Amino acid sequence: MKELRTRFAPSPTGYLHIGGLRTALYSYLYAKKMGGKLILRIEDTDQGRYVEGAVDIIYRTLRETGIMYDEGPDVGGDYGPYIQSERKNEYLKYAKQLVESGHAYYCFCTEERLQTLLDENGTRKYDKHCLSLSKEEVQRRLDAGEKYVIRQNMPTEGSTTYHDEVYGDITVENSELEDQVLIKSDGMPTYNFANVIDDHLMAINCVMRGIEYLSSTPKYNLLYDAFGWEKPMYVHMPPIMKDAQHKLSKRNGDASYEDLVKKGFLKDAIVNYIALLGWSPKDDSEKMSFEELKEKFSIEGINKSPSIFDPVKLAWLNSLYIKEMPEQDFVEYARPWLDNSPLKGRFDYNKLAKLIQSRVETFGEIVPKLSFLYQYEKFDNALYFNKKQKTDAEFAKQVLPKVAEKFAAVQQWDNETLYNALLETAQENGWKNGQVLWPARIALSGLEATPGGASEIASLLGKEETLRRLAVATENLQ
RNA sequence: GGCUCCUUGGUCAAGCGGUCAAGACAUCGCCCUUUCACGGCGGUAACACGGGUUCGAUUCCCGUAGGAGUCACCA
Repeated sequence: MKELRTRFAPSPTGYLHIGGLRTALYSYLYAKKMGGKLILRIEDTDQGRYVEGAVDIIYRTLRETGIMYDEGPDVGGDYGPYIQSERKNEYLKYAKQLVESGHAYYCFCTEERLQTLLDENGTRKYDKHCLSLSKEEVQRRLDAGEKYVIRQNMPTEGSTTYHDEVYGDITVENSELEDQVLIKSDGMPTYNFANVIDDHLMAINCVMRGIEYLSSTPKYNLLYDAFGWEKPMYVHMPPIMKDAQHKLSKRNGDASYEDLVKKGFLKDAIVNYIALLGWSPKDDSEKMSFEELKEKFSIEGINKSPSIFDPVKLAWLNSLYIKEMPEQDFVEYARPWLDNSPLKGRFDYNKLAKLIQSRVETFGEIVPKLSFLYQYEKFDNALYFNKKQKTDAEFAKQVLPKVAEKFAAVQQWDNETLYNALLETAQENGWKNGQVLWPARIALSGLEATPGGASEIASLLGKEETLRRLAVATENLQ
């Protein structure tokens, strides 16, 4: 059995979108599963679309997510160069070889003439107009320096069938295939052509890519046949959708990998979630480490139908990863968000972490959830009402001064002491615990729901601020 | 529009001729509890439709409908 060689071949258009990342992930997982190699190749044959820095984003994202390719522009390998624009001199000679064998031909048709071929749907199929040009005629026009492209000469009859590992046998009538351009008038190969040449030259025997190539694969195979090359196995993957009708795409403002990271999603959670979109393991696991993914991945588990990206489930998975982080890691990871807020320098991050770690699904939620610590605004006294705890504003009027009194006497300002102080307050006055705890928490936060209870909030706020808030709250009750 | 592909709860997704049609997210309820969250327990909720084939179809075949992809000197 030959070593499996698969590749990830993105074009540097500015970012790595979620779909692309998943393709890379599956390619990597499958390659590793099979003991094979993953090759990274940059497809930049369209200089018009080249975006500065895009290649670095690709390298960085792949590295960050653990998708370590074995060969590529920045890691080297025996089949380089791995950037298509650096291979541009290769392609023309292969195209000429095809012209020689009759599988391709020169075409001098102008844009205007091509326009006349358009049908009522705005689509067209090239009419092989230049195929009939004599060899001499072609040479004459070439010598005259006329602009030309080289087109693939498709068979007009019969059909082409190939096997896809996830979709099964796909058959296309050859008459449906257009004589696609192989070499553009600027001398550069089209993606379609470069792709085949490079895959062969790099000994790629497994092609994994998005479903958008499913119906054009016969064209590639015809090229392999024309050269007499061995065809790779194909694995096409369903798209990741934003909703039932729209694909997830950066152009529509949908989140890219980097955006998700900025919102406070952990890379492990993102990778884990993306792996689950369009694939599922035999044993139904959901939360899986990268190692487990490598172990469990299989082509059979790939789904045929599109799947919708669900940020809610991603958030849930993310929360699982957050909860299992050691507290110190959580603090370090959260630091940038904390440092960027009014919380900076005013609170002990470790204490905040204790409060918030289990209550947050993404790091982006931390600051908003804690904003009450630096923001205390007048609130509706109706909040004091709680049926179960049997409290309301009237009742709070009695409770708050007692709490303030008790707190004022507290020497050791920590959660435990404060909590006991609250319980004592209840006891001494013949109240139920909840009748003290609820109003105290409301008075200190002004919020119906908070991370942590009254004593925890008080301990964070500090004695001065706690007493101040209690006073203000009491005042507002009059 | 032609061609190719897809169609199980709101979402992800098992299933590959005989199941009371898994599981997860979300949602709802209960328990735990100093609110919230976590955690535990439980509920609601699906085979797009119509024909076949078969003793028996979610599973196979054919239509219909809906959706996606593709039809570039873009990748």
